[in-house]
Amino acid sequence: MKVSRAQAALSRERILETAAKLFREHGFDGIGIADLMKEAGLTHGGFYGHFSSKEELIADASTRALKDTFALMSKQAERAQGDPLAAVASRYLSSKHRNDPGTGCPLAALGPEVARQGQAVREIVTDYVRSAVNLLMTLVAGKTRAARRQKAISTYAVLLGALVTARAVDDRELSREILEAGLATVKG
Amino acid sequence: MKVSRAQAALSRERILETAAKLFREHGFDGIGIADLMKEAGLTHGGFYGHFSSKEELIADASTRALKDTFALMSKQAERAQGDPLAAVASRYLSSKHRNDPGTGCPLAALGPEVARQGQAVREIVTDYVRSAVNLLMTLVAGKTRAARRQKAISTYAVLLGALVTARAVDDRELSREILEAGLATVKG
DNA sequence: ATTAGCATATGACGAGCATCATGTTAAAAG
DNA sequence: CTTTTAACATGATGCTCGTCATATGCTAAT
Repeated sequence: MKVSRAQAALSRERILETAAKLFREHGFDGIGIADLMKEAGLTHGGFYGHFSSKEELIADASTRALKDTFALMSKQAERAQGDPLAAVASRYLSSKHRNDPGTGCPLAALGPEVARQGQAVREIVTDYVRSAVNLLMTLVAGKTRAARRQKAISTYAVLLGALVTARAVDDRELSREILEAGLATVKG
Repeated sequence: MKVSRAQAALSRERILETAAKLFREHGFDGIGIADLMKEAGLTHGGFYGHFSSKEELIADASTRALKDTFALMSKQAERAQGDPLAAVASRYLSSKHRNDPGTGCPLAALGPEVARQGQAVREIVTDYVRSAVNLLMTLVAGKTRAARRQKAISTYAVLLGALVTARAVDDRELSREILEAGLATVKG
């Protein structure tokens, strides 16, 4: 059955959002088109009316997830009262973020898998990393531009590394300690 | 055909080493039993004489990879002339390590995927993280034990985060810059 | 009101997956 | 020397995967 143009656009949107969530939760290889479409409320056959391949979906869903994450970080920095870096970092290293990879930072959920993807996805991620570093440059202290840039990069690395480790570890207390240590270091 | 006990033990060893490499290169889901066994010089059917399931292989291969990585880090710290922390970090954040995930840090190659694995794998990884933190505690500066522990954790986070990001990014220059910034932060 | 177009559903395709049953053969045990 | 055992090969199992051909029936344009 055909649906209205508006409905079709909504379907595409729902597929994208579902994919952005499920890829982060299960990995690119961990979720199939059929399950994904079912979760979006459609049947698997309809997928190829919206995307030409899974690879294309991966690229589009990654773009979506990365943009959302960056927008959220920007908003948190803007609206922060007090230290904006501390505000961003304490959200990033919160137990909420750790427990909910599906709506969180795509690099923390998919980083190593991105490195195995095609050029399209990696370029999108590269742009995101650049943006994130530029954002962090406006938040960190440092006399020279070069000093701030280096600090921005290492700040991002601490955030990412601490979150990935906190998620991998099986011990609640150790996980909490990792998040806390990362946060303390960033706040410096 | 049957082979000698020694040969069989060698076969198991070869399967383990091949798996430890291929999992890090392609992810747990990215490589199948058949391809793995072919790479190890055997046929897929023989696999279940050595391991009861792929999950068991994942656990054993992860143990192997983590132990090897930790042993290498320890040795580098011991044999370093000058600052042992700098020695370990510059190996970890080298372009060689970045370009060769198959023999490098398992957490950097598989971190988010570990978080989705069963208890067995996650416990093994937890032990490794503890060991790595303990090792780094002996290398970092800090007055109190607590201060050194926090520094050890955040140092590990910087190393991991920088390596993951450097691998994900599609731009040689940016990738190099990320490794360098991480290294400068750890040394500094 | 009629028709053309297209967003979906249904179902099938071949490929690849983990797993297992069976056969073969040589090492180990007696 | 005979028998047992077990490592590996071969091939098949049932399942899931990405992809696509076709059918359906509503929407949008005429």
